[in-house]
Amino acid sequence: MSSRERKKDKGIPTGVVTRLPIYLRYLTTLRNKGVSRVSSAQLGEALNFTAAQIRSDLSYFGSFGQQGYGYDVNELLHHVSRILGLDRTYAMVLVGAGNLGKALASYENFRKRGFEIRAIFDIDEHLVGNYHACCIIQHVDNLENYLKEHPTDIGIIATPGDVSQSICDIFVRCGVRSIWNFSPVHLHVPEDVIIEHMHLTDSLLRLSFRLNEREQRD
Amino acid sequence: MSSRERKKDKGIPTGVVTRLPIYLRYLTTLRNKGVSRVSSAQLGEALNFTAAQIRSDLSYFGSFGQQGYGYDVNELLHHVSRILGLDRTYAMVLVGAGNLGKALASYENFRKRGFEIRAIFDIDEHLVGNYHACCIIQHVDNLENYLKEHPTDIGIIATPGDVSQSICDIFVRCGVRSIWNFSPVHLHVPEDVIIEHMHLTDSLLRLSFRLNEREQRD
DNA sequence: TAGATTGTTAATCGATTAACAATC
DNA sequence: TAGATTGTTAATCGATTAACAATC
Repeated sequence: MSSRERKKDKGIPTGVVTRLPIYLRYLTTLRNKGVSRVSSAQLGEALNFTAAQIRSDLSYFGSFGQQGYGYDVNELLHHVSRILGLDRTYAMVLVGAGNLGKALASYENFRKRGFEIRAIFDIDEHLVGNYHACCIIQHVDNLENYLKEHPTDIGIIATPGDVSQSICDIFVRCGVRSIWNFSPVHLHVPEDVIIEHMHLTDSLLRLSFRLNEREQRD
Repeated sequence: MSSRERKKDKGIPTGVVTRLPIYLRYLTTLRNKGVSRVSSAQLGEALNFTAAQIRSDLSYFGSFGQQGYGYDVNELLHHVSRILGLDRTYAMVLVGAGNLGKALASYENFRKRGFEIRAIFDIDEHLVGNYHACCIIQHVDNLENYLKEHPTDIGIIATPGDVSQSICDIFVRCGVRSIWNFSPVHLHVPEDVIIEHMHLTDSLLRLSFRLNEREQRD
């Protein structure tokens, strides 16, 4: 059993998973600039990580570099893309067609990467029936029936907080294995369901904490 | 020098800052339910942390509990609010009035907490002059002049990635000490400027990573 | 070949947890 | 008082970094 396999068995640490998309983004800009080669030292310099950390992160997944040379940008980009699951498409369903939901539905970058919003639901009769981005907005009462007929990878919740848990429960009951939550609520899901929270307020509070922390020190 | 002071000198660890807003949210729901008392064990149970971690986190800021009793919900809520900087208001300026920018501007919860969007800027002539939420959308050419006259705590960037660094530079040059970035770009700021990234794509990629990781194991 | 840089091991650092004296 | 639970210390765990043999 290799050291990589042993590492992998314990699951990939959160820190590593957090950094992978950062590597992906920077490698993409390098490729777009026409840079073909990069070392862990250069990556670290640009992203404010140590070179050792970058090599250690990548070593969870394989050996993508070459001694004395570094990494081929295109090749590493390809590997990181694959590791992040960008070699397939994802069926997504959005619930909540308010400002935020609409923003998400119209964001072209998701679709380009293979994340396809296939249906949008809302409870507001004024919105139901309207086209937005890809699809006609349906009444949320149809959500359960829709999910039974259309296998869905990711459920997006962009509703007010008071209904988000009940929407989440519908997703889980209908076999959706991952939830992307934008509502300002801590949602409860079974252990085998993956959940990613985009808590805008939490982010803003971290900002205001650091702002005041600094001012107190000055 | 107390142990708390020694801890504080090194700056509050990221993990602690990440958990404070989570405590705040849960304490708020407890208060709204009329619960007046809570122990670290109960908090941990509800939020999936150990009781020791919660006590340790809080101890960075003071002693808010009572042996044999636990914490008074209202009192602790008050302390955590203050720690996070919710006892003052913040002047914010938003650049980018696309779907996402509009969503942010219309989100009432920010204003309620004291985070006030005072001005909105965009480059699109069709948007300039329109009212949205609080204010008339101004042309981004006026941003620098506006900032010179109106002290601003937080700059919000909800522009496409190709212009976000230049907007960020304007904010920094005009003395804005913290940036809330929604553009899909890693922005560079001086060391004394605080930046919080809301990278939607990164979050989605973490989700798809975990989704595939699990499927490979099954 | 000589220089550069990888992947990995061992050392270090920091964060989490268990344990417990203090005390309400 | 007896029971409960804090704040903190010491022990553990895990993540980061420094160092280096391997090798392109």
